[in-house]
Amino acid sequence: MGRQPCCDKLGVKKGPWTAEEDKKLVNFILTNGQCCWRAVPKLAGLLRCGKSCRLRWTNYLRPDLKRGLLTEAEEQLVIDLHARLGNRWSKIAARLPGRTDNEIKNHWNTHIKKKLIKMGIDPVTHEPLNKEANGTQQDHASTQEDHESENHRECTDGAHVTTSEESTSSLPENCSSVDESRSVGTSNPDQDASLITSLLWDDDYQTPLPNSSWQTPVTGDNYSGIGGSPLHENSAWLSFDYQDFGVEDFDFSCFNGMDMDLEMNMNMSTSLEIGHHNH
DNA sequence: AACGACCCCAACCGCAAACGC
DNA sequence: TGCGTTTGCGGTTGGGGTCGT
Repeated sequence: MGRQPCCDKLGVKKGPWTAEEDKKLVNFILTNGQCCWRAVPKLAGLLRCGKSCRLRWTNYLRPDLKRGLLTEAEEQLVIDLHARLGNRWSKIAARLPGRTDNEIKNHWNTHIKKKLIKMGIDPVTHEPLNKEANGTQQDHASTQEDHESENHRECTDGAHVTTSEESTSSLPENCSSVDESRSVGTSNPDQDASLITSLLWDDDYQTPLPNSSWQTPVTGDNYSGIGGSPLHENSAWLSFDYQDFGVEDFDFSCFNGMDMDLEMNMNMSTSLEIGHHNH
């Protein structure tokens, strides 16, 4: 028998989300939490399929999302993880708090891939594109690609060793949390870097997934551990929704520790519609 | 100013795994 | 255990924006 479509094609809206749809979805999830996605559109009054709602929420509306380009350190982490995991974007994203698999996948395809090719590295295998060309290309990279090659030293086993600059000043949040939770940190930057790299592959250590925090009401502690204070930097847009909906429309009680952040955002009252600037 | 080429990213599609009965 | 349903994942696409001519 044929596969059932994820949603009835008739009467289901597709394409870019409107501000109104976003409001409905955010309002619904903040009030009810994430439940059966298939039922969400009906309950939230949306003419979308559940799949579309889930995607919109996880990739765009989740308040804990970071925005903007990946930092150098994040980019390098993605490269490292990709070398180990391949195109398992969700696994990679799980180790970059506040980033989505879609975002990382897009960034990989539009930026990192090209960068690696320019550096003479095969983005699929992470091996030199070819031995001969590699020598000249790497020279080329070192002069042409700013100082990227200096910041992206590769180990013989393919694992990356960050420079001391990276490891001290621009490590992704999950790395710093590793340092804190495991008391990792030496006076030797290279040692730090290799420790971090090894910890990344310690299955016992799992970066708390932003998404998991949203499955259930979160605590302030939870959020303090996710990329610093994501709401401050990246979710100011929620304030516009909040204002537009009216205070009574939202039930923020589930956020507990996030109240402060939200309050601050509300006070900003700048009607930021960052989420729709692109539309 | 107009046009085309290119870039970027949000969103869609289809498949497979996970889940529940 | 088998089957239907739901969810998650990765590849791909379409359209808006930007840049170069």
